[in-house]
Amino acid sequence: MAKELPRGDVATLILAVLANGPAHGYAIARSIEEKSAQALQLREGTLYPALRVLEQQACIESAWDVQERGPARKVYTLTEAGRSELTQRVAAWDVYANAIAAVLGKGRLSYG
Amino acid sequence: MAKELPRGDVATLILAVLANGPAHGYAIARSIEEKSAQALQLREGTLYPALRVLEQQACIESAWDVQERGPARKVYTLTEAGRSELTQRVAAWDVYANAIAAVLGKGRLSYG
DNA sequence: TATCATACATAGATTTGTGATGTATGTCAA
DNA sequence: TTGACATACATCACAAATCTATGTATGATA
Repeated sequence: MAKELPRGDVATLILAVLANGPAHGYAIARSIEEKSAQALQLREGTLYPALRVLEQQACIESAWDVQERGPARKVYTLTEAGRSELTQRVAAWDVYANAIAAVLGKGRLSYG
Repeated sequence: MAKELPRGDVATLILAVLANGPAHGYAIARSIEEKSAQALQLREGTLYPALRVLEQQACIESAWDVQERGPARKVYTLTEAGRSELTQRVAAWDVYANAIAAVLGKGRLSYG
């Protein structure tokens, strides 16, 4: 029974991308846009604060990747805590999406 | 291509309930909770302002139902504009839900 | 040399839902 | 008869999350 209607899907998306391996911020944003066929756009003003919060929560860790050419990148890696957080968030999303679908009169969702 | 990550699903849910026929505010909230198996809860602080906005947008119309016993109810009816707004919102939700599912690595959603 | 992509970061504004509070009536149990 | 709970409306202060705009800086391409 959700006390609050879910917001904060951005963190879930970031964690999901990092589940496939470490990535730097800009690449995470590009990956989300690509995988969603441009349906979702992650702006800088959303991305970087969200990464900071996730790192404070120890869901992700960062390390600078200084390249010989081009700007330095901050590479994020999913922690064990982040992996279990992702599991919970995906489950919560499923509940939410099914609940919306039920009210919209679409019956249950199934993944196929 | 969404410029903004969707918020405001509450209005979609309200319109969806009213698509089944007129209802007063309190009944709308109960209906959403029931249909979602208590996964979604619509608080007064969310419900009544949302109804006011939808009425200002001419998506719904209201009329007082004064009963012989019990408090008066404001009964809302979906307008034609509201019906087409609902269609658009449901389509937007589908796009959004599929996009999230794609990033979460679940492939496409299908209703069954 | 201008524009665009890469790459990080922050501040202020806006949107939207919550929690708390208020008014009222009707029912049911202790 | 009194307290709790459901019905039924409404509003305000607050918090959370995202957006827009702005800033720095490098490299590639036209």
